[in-house]
Amino acid sequence: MGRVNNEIEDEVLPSDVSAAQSNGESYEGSTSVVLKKGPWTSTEDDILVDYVNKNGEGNWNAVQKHTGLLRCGKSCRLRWANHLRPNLKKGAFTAEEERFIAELHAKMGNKWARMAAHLPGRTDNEIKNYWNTRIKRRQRAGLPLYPPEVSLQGFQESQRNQSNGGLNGGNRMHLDMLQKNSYEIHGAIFDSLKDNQGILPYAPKFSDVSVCGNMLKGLDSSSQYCSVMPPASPKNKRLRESTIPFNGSKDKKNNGLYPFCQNRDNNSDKIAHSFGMQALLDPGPSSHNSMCFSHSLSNGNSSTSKPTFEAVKLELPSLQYPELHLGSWGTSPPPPMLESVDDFFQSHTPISTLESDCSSPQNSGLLDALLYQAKTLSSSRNHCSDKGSNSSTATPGDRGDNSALNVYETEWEDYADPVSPFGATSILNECPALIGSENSLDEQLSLQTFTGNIPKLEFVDQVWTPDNENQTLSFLNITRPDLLFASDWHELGFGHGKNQAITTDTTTTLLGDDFAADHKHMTSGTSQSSQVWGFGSCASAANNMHALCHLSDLG
DNA sequence: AAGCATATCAACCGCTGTTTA
DNA sequence: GTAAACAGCGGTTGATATGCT
Repeated sequence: MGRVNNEIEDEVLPSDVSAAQSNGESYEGSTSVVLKKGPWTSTEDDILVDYVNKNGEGNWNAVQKHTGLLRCGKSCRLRWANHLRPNLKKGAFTAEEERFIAELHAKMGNKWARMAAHLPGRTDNEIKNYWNTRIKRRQRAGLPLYPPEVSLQGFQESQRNQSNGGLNGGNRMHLDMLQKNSYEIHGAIFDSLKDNQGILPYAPKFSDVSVCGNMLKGLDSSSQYCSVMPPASPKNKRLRESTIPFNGSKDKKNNGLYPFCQNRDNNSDKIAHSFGMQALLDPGPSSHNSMCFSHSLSNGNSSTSKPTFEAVKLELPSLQYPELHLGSWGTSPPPPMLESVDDFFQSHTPISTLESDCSSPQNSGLLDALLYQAKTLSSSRNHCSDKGSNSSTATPGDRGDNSALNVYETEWEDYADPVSPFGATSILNECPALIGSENSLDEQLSLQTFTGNIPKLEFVDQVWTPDNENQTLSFLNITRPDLLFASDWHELGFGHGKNQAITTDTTTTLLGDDFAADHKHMTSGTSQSSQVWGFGSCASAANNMHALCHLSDLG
């Protein structure tokens, strides 16, 4: 945009490089030729176009030699491809193109060049810029990344592919994404959960939390594969002006992003952020002194301990916000913000007894989430009316003591499909009390939608039938259809009972040889890998969570 | 109107895979 | 078989435009 203005300076071969550099242009090159960098001038464009017309594309390094154009071959290629070649379509993407891009991205991931090949006249750079911008926007709004139809389509394809068995081309693409464009999962968690299935009947339920938030390695806000982008930090003006009692610190350093623990590090922030818990958990200054829901990071150990084998990359479903805006692709108002979890926890069962059980510095987010899930499972039954009295909170729980969990478990078994582990039973879904009550008009509308979903907090209590499939799907928020392409979450160890069988063959088929090798490694020595990965305490955390549920039930 | 934050776009950088000598 | 050159890709950066307070 702005650089086009530099076309005023139409010197292709500035006689005095140093003078040109003083004008903001830069040059680089070998000792013999100083190559120009920065915006292209129209004269340079003419030279390049002329050259390509005569000699065709390719051999870009020859451009400089034959024309004297002081541009490196890469720069020439880029300029030609992105701006000069004929049949380039300029201007904003049409709605159809946008939708197509979403579809393509769902299938391909960040394969911009491949995507561009499907969009005549569009360049990979254009698509990339568009997508990244869109990511930011939707992340800020906490909206799903993909339009629901794309998600559903992908989901259906996945189901189809799975029922057909093996990998067809479509699955190959998914696999490609899985391997290259996804969060990395610390594989050891599979062991931790699997090995505890006997004593941790609810492990699968938490797998959405576990997988989404905490076995993730190298997460950051730029991760684009979180199916629902977590709301961005309150740094955003629009969030700032929100009437939500965010108490957000204006300290940019902190950004008010410390969800659980006072002794947190960047990783926990990242985890929480990538987890979709950032806004959810943002406690604000007033709550920083509240109970520290930390079990792991307080030992000050570095969280950067590296695994001894390469992490497995998997496409991960994120923490799923309730789908507020299905069908409002790209135009939805931001979702309601949420009350501090610290506050929420504080108002409920103390959990300090859990802190000592998890010493791993790496799994903070995981355990936080696990514990949180446990808390909310219990709280949603026992305490929902406490905190949520000023919201349209429906109290889900006047059922029998174990009904929720039992049904949950039954649900898991009955609906042993790829969606359930990461679907509608999100943290938020189970915790209506977290919903703020003071919102702008738009937000209130969203909130109504949000709270309107609250009966679906009992999703786990619903019997899965074809009739309610569609309805439930709308809450599943399947925004990365590729995530869902198999029941491998079960097979990888998140299942239990009859579904827990793990076969290397299946793993290999679904995730490739690398993963299978890693998986073998993992399963060959659970305790070792757990220690190596710093997840040794996951099991105990999960057990604690289980126990916590019962404690809460009893209490 | 000023200041700030965000959006947009073009271009660069580093890496990887392929081709060629 | 190996190294260099080349081509391409994806991530990132930086400048400007735009919008909001």
